Amino acid sequence: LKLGYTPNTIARSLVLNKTYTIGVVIPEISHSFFPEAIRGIDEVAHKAGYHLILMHSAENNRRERDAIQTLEGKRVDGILLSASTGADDRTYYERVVRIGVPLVFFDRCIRGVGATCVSIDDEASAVRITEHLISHGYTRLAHLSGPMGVSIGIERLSGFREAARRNGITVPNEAVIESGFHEEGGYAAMKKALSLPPRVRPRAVVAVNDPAAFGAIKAVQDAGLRVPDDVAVVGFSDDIRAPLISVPLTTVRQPAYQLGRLAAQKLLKLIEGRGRNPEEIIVSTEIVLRDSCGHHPASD
Amino acid sequence: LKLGYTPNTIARSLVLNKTYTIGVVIPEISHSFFPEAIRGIDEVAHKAGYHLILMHSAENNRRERDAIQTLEGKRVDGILLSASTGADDRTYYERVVRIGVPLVFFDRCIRGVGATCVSIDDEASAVRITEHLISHGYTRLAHLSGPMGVSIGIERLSGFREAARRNGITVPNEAVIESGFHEEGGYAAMKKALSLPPRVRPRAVVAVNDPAAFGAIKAVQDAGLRVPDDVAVVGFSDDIRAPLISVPLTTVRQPAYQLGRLAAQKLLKLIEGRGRNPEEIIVSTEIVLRDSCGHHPASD
DNA sequence: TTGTACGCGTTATCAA
DNA sequence: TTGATAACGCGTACAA
Repeated sequence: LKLGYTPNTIARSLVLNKTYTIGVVIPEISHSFFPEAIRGIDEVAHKAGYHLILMHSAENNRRERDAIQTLEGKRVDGILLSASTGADDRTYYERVVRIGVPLVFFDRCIRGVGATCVSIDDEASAVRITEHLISHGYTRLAHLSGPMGVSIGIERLSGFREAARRNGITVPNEAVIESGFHEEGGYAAMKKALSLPPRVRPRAVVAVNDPAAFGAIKAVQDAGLRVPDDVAVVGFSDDIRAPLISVPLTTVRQPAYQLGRLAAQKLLKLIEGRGRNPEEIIVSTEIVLRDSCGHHPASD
Repeated sequence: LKLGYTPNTIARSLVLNKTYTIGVVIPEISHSFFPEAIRGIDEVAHKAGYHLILMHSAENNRRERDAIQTLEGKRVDGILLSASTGADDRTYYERVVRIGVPLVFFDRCIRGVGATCVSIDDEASAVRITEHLISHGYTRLAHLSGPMGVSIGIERLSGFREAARRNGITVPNEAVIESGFHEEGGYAAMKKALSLPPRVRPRAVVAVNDPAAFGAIKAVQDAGLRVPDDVAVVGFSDDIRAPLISVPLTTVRQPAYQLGRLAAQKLLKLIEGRGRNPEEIIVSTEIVLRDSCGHHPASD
């Protein structure tokens, strides 16, 4: 079969009812987390002879639904999905698992639809980084939160609250501000936080992710204040830019590549029939201490 | 057709001989250029009803060849490809165009195989940024080059040489050092440059891309020298990190998103039969002046 | 071993 | 208009 002729995989797929293709749906492509995750996914998929079809939902619910539809039509062997914001309607996720197409969420999960979820322990990580702030004497805390329709939005907020509760700190409602996942949202949310009355104006802020934290830092600086002296800021992801910005960012390192690998491995297991049941796969994180939280690693 | 049943696209593709799928082959996924380019590609592909299958060649020639083979087998309607390093064997590119599968290169092109190429004007851009250095009085120049098997490697070197020639500057052979496209390579190459005898030791360095420039800056600093006071460094890409590193990097901005859009638009034209002939599509660049070249934008 | 007919799920064609 | 049927290119099962 060396001759100038390439066998038609799609005819093959039709008869075998197998495409050796997995669909990957992501809400974002430029945030460095996702390229890294894709690299991990591709790594294990490629070794197992599978290929990736990439769908970019662009944080758009409708596009996400269409993407799933398209992937079903293309008869992918399985789907890897990181949920876009505002996923109010879960029926189409449920339909995917009902139809029997293996589905695993990564990073941004939808619970209760019977699919596996591969993520960090968002709540526990949020507790840890918040307690780190508290242990450094901060008591006026705020959270720049993600959308409440997405697992990481809910769970990071919940961890933040839990840490406060455990340490007897009350968090006023105005101190939880939805910022979304981007720099602009972080900037706007921080501005709002800074305009709070002095009694509740935060001295330390936990942002839902690094881009939001970048925006928050900028807002602090634009207000003529300093990070961390006036306001401490921490994030989530360990974005590629986190160590490089004017005030290097303390953050929770999220092992994107590893997350991608694990998600793909679990999906392949499902596809190949071993391990039928959904799981919760948690990968551990570490806090990366830099300057933005008022703790100087060098002084340790 | 609202009922619980998804039409089988692949059977459809088989009879129509059309998949509404385009293959995207990239050598790298983490370098911020490619995610941005993919975003541009997806933007126009999505609007036209096409989907992306993503192949990561990981700078590996064999994987790139396999990727093309796979895409042919999957009967994609067209291929978008950015060549991996060391593409010594062009026969498989030629076969793609001979078979009649629309092929367009983006960023890293292979010339002379009859395919369209969408890229920046690498040579002219290299001339401009090199002349910028020269106009600031630098005469001992070096180039950290990309691999010579890849268009951007060849052309950026060629532009560097041309700028020197035009200005009556001789570039010794030892001052052109292959660094490859990564930070580590840039670091090693710069170390080599610094160990050159004083007469030829460079005062200004043009790196083939930003990651290589990052490595070079680190090497300069690790040698106890300063950028730009002792050695000026410039890059190519305007990587997301370029403005953030310790010495903000002067670089050639490469409009990745726009490049992706144009490549996808041309490919769709080829697929849909309008515009049969290969083209050279050049998108213009601009030099982004920052601190690493000894020119302080604020002082303009 | 080598070969031939059928089926996979769709669209297209042609007859009714 | 509607409905039956061939064809897309490959696996497979069965026959020779």
